Amino acid sequence: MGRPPCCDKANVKKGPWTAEEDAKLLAYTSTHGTGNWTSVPQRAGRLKRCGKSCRLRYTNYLRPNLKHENFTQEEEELIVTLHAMLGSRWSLIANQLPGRTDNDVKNYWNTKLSKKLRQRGIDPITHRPIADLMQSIGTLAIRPPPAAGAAPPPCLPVFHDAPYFAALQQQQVVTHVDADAPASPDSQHLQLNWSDFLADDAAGHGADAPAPQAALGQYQEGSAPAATAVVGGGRAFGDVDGASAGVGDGTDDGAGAASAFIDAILDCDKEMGVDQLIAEMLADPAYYGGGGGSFSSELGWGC
DNA sequence: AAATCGGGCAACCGCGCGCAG
DNA sequence: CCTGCGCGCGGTTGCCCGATT
Repeated sequence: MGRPPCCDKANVKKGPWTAEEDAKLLAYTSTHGTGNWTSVPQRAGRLKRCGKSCRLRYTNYLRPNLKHENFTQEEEELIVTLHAMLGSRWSLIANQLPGRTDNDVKNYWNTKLSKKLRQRGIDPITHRPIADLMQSIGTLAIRPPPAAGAAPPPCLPVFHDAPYFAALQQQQVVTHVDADAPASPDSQHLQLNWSDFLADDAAGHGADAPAPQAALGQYQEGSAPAATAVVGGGRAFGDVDGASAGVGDGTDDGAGAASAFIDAILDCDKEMGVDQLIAEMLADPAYYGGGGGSFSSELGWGC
């Protein structure tokens, strides 16, 4: 029944790779390619490594055309922008950064960019000013308790609560941070409204931020199921609790908007490829600033 | 000069999905 | 149809090294 085990787990080496192991793996992949990783350890000179470990080592370190130098200012901006759009989908973000791996991007975000955002008073998970976030949570906290005999509150009352999404719609998502600006939530960051991702609002907001609605709205209209209770609905906000339950009963506009946003992204993956979509969005100067470096000059990123 | 601390990064872990057997 | 592996992915851990005391 099924396939045989991929490797003898009791006889595989763990820990840092040696130069000799790297050389064996590189020699093999350069002549045979990277298909069927389970057979690579044996074929590449009896490496005592699991095929999975070989794949990781190759994709994160040995693969040709990888960049090993520091991230550039443009790359930083792109990561922040894409994280605001996609959340922690590192592989998709890395696809937009030639020569960078998802592990590179993830590490850079966790060690540098998230801290930089926090220092500027911006929540790196929601990309919203922290002050606004606290205000929203505070507003929700003073809601009256449920009536006696009423159903117990949902397990995730804050980030998956319909009023929270409704409040969130009124808030703004910060996709860029000015490295030297004072840490003020009112600073002049480029911002997106969650309502920008509502299909119903697409026409009305076209002049403000045309690219995201134009790209995502078509999927909502054409294929995204309406207001489904998507597991990972919180992903749009960075998967806050990691236990992503549904976003409610699906009847709330705010929850539906968040779900539709995620659905739109997933449908993009399936129907046209997310790379193409992101490329279109980023190519629009009104959204990302194109290659003109407008954000760098206007916002003083990293200056 | 030695000890401690903290940041950065490579690698591992565990999960979900698709598919081979 | 069922089982379990291959693969890809995101989250987490642990080690190394430079900075600080």
